[in-house]
Amino acid sequence: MIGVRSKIWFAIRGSPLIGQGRRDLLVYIDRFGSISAASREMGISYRKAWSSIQAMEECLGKKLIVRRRGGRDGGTASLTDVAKELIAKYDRVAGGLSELIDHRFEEVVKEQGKIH
Amino acid sequence: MIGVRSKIWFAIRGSPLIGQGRRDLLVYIDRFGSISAASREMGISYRKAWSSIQAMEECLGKKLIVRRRGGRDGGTASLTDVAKELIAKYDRVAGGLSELIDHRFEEVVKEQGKIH
DNA sequence: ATTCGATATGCCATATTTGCATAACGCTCG
DNA sequence: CGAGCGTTATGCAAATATGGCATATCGAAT
Repeated sequence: MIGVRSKIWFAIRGSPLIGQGRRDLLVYIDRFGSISAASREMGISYRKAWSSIQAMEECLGKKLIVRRRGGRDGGTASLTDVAKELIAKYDRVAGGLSELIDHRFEEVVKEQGKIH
Repeated sequence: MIGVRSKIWFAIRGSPLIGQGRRDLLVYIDRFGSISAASREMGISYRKAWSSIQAMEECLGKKLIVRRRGGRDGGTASLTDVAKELIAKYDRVAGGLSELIDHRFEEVVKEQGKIH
């Protein structure tokens, strides 16, 4: 019934730079080649995806996405090297933490007590 | 410049039960003997403290605080055994995680790259 | 009965998030 | 060279979450 959840994110001067959701968005953009395809696949609105990218780039002060408007497909988007580095570093810090926390939680919650 | 932050909390059916802030609130209530004294010491409004307690008790379906209105001091508040158990379990799951994450972050961020 | 400081709660202002609608863009193809 | 297409880009309003102010309520001590 009771469970544990966690979040981990990078921040600059207190403002959030990237967490799991934004990290996933970048990966989806890399995979599907456009912001709109990525948002469709993730089940979020294009508006939300675009706002997230805007916030990340403004926070970091560097371009994360190369945008191209026009063309037969209407446009495309791809990741800069900075974005790829950011994903890699986030993954190395956050990787496996959720499993570690779940494991700790199971150890604690299986004990006797009034909470189950 | 860039830093890492994290949160960990218990949840029931998706709704948050307790995180660091609410855990601290319970500890302060235990220490100072009233909700209002606890909120003063924490620098939050009584309204916010009360709402947090309300949300926790409704989420868990058990009383966490014993409230007493009236008396020379106007009233008092103390923790139930359930609340004490909840604090202890939260601390054992969350304890030291922030340091672990900080350590991982330092390892990753000291490397070469475009992000500093 | 009065007093006191705490608990309890309604109400509203503000901030944040979310979704809708639409403009702007530019490559491609006829 | 103009029309068409699907994307990027953005204003705006609705919905939701957050937080503070004001005030009612309570009950033991005196």
